[in-house]
Amino acid sequence: MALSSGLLWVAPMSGYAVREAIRDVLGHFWSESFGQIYPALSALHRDGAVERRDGGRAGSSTYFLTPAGRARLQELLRQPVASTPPRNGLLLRLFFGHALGAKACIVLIEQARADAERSLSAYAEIRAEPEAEPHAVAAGAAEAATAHRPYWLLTVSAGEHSARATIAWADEALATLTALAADEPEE
Amino acid sequence: MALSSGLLWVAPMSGYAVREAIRDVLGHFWSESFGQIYPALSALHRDGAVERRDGGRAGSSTYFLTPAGRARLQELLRQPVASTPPRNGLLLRLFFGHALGAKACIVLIEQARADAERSLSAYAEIRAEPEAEPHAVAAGAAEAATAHRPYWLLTVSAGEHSARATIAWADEALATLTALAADEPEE
DNA sequence: CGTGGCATGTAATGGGTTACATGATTAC
DNA sequence: GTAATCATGTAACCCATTACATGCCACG
Repeated sequence: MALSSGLLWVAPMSGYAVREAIRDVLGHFWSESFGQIYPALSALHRDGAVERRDGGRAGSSTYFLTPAGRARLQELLRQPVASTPPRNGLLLRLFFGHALGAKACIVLIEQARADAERSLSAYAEIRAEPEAEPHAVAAGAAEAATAHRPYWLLTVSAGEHSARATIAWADEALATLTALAADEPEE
Repeated sequence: MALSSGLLWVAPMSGYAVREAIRDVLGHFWSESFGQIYPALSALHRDGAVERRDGGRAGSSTYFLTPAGRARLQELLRQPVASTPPRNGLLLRLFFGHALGAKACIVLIEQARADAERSLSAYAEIRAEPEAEPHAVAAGAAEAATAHRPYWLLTVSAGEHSARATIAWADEALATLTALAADEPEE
């Protein structure tokens, strides 16, 4: 649950920066809201897993992972992966395609295809910028960031495979649906 | 939210059967628990969207979609698809692969690969059985079920593409990780 | 005659999102 | 100076899962 606070392993940063990193770095496979991040950071601080020092600005803090926090994170990572129950609104609508109408299904799939295409270009951008993470990479933490990068690229690759699969499926499904749409009575 | 009750469109059935259908038919892209199904059915009944008649056994009922219910379902289907925020525990662990250790990552990916392989055989089984849904297909509803089948197969195809993508990614990732594991100090 | 599957619900609990509330700093 | 961004937190609320509670019926 507090797993995403492990971003502090990569580099010490503020809670706000954690939120940005979750959005920009983990965004394609993870998400977390303000309402979780700050309480989690507080709890971690209470338990001595993170240290809190004044940041550059007034009222801002930078959080550091303590050795205890590092150990705790490793323990959490070893925990079995909790598989989230599937809930795919697109496929559910498609399942009821006979009630929805083939034309509407085609629109939905075209949207999904376009989304996947957009994801692919986002991944391409990530691969293009070699190291230049503008924010959140402090001086001393550079080696930690480079050590993490190959693992990060593994998750990017997962996204790419998934997006390409979506595109291939969409093309196939669109072909099937145009045939179904021809059989279907006009509304 | 009450969308999965649209299964009554395919065939009238009991709440218990709805739960089984969600697990067996929609299982690869949707899930819903008891605590949702029964209250949803009650609400639908209150609003006149479903009719409730005595089932075969004592204490059991069979739910039928009324014309109003059918209209309501179509309206719900036309609603924009709510994209669930991503939360992939496997990729999160992989992202922290440097902290977890390459060996542990390999184990995780091998598990994911095996899961995808299992999904593929489940999909193959679905394609093999032509129409023979043993439960939940009453006499009169047979034509409704056949009309739905091509759309159902679209969702199966999505699952197949996704599973194959997982397998391809896993093989690639495992190759990368064995190289990383060689560089990594023994624990 | 008892175990397992069919059948229907309710209540507690929890995880997470949204909205609210506030203030400093920077860039235009 | 004023708007956008950085920054931190809290509180209400919602959706959903889990566990609980109950009972009938068929099969061995």
